[in-house]
Amino acid sequence: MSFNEAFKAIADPNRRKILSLLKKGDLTAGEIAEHFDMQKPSVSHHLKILKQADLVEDRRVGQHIYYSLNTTVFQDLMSWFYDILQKEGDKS
Amino acid sequence: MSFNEAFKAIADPNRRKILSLLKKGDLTAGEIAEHFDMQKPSVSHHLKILKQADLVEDRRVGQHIYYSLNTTVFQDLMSWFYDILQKEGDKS
DNA sequence: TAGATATTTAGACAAATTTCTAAATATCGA
DNA sequence: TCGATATTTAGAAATTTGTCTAAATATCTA
Repeated sequence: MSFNEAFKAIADPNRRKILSLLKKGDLTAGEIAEHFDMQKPSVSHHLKILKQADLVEDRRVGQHIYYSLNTTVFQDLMSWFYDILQKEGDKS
Repeated sequence: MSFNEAFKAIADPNRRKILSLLKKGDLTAGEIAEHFDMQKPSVSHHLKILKQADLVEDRRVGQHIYYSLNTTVFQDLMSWFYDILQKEGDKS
């Protein structure tokens, strides 16, 4: 069910930026927010959407909540691209 | 400029379906519309968005307008995924 | 040129999205 | 337990998106 959700999640440039930041290592919500001009609740909202799409995971450590990439769904998205690019496929 | 536009374009399931249909061969706007429950102007709207994102090209042949995949931008999108998946990258 | 077919454009409208501020929740440290 | 810090939740407002109907444009054929 999160295939479509994931495509929608990565459609937003702020969320793609979050994913790029996490590529380099896990970050807390606050650290992520420092990279944006938005208010923290807005960043939190984007994190929620990424989480619902299974693109990131979160874990609490004391007062902080750490976010990290969950790469498994990326594989599925990549597969869709592969399928489009290789002619003579048969996925509907 | 069409990198973000392309990500937005593929966020819609109807548009992804159009791209999948075109994978098998070029189709006219009317043939594409036959695969959907939407009215033709709505399909035309989706085609316009795909065209603006450089994901498809169109050419008129008599009364018909044929649509075909333009795979060059797909490569760019794929690159973004690759970049996320391989750790230790340095794209911001 | 007139009528038929194929497609797009224009404009309206409802639903979804993005952002904000204010308030709530969770944890830490004294 | 209280106050400070970190983060999310709630709810409102503005913008964007997806769809529709009606009308316009382009091409073909008789």
